[in-house]
Amino acid sequence: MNNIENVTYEELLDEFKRLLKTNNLKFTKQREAILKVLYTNSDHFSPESLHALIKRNYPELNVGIATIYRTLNLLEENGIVTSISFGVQGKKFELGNKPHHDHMICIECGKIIEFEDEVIEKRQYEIAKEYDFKIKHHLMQLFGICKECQKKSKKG
Amino acid sequence: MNNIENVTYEELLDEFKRLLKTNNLKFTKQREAILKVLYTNSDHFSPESLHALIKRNYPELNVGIATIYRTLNLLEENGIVTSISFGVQGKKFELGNKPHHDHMICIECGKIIEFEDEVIEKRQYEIAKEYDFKIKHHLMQLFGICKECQKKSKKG
DNA sequence: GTCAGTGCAAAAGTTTTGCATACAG
DNA sequence: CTGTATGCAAAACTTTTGCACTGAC
Repeated sequence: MNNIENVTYEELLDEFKRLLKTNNLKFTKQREAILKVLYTNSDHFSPESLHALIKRNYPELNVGIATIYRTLNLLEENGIVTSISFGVQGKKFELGNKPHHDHMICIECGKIIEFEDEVIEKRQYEIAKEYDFKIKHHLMQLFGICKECQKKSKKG
Repeated sequence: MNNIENVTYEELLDEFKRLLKTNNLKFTKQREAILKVLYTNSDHFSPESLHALIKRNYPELNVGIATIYRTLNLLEENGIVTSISFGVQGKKFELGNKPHHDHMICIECGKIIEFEDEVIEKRQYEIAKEYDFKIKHHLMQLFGICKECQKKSKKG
């Protein structure tokens, strides 16, 4: 797996700068702010919520929503963030600095639980092989009710 | 599994009518046309493409895009169709009258291959159990290159 | 100094809503 | 008849684009 797992912020930043240099792109305060927020809040962001958080943390930069979209697309194209569509919640982005993982999504409280499982990963490759299909990446989401919400509905 | 698998159109129609009656809703030509097209074209539709097909097959009904959206939402809420977000291709709907299955999506030609696998299904329940998470449904998509596109790129 | 990046506002694309009319029950 | 459904157009959202200006290199 050639993903950038468990990197420090400095390593991530270096990788980003390298990427920018390679493509003759520029390292700007806005791009740095976006990367930093993505790194420090290891979370799943909609462009909207990321924009709000950036405006709160870096009001002096006055970052526009267009820059958020442009930067997220840039980061996604280069594999630094990944995007997933969480049903009704719409498209969300997260930093790709974790080992590959999948998600359980609570349909009551919206909580997202990450997990990984080798049995499934392996089986996916076996299935793909049967179809002569060459897997590049995959997406698995389990929708249901989380532990806490199950308790709640028992009590309520 | 309580899904409506391998039903005939008549059975599906009956279920739909029952659902409408239960909720004091009306059985209209537009709704019937949408159900019929979804049934006969066992495919993955965007609201847009479904609308186009309906206009072609039932020009006299002159169905509006709003009706497509309203009906798809109605059908989805009641579990008759399911929607999946296929990355860049956006949200798509398909009839839920098949046994549960997952998708391989070719990132070159966009082809969608359906498959099902008991090993994975079973393992999903085991994982969920570890987290005390109660699965309601799930989504698995493998992105990659299909057989035909692999051949093409070898030749080209 | 040059050229990519930015904010802004407009545009494009997608989904929902309000309303007068049509029509199923 | 009554009240839901519909088509249409407008509105609401989401995402992209054009442009003049800014700022990284």
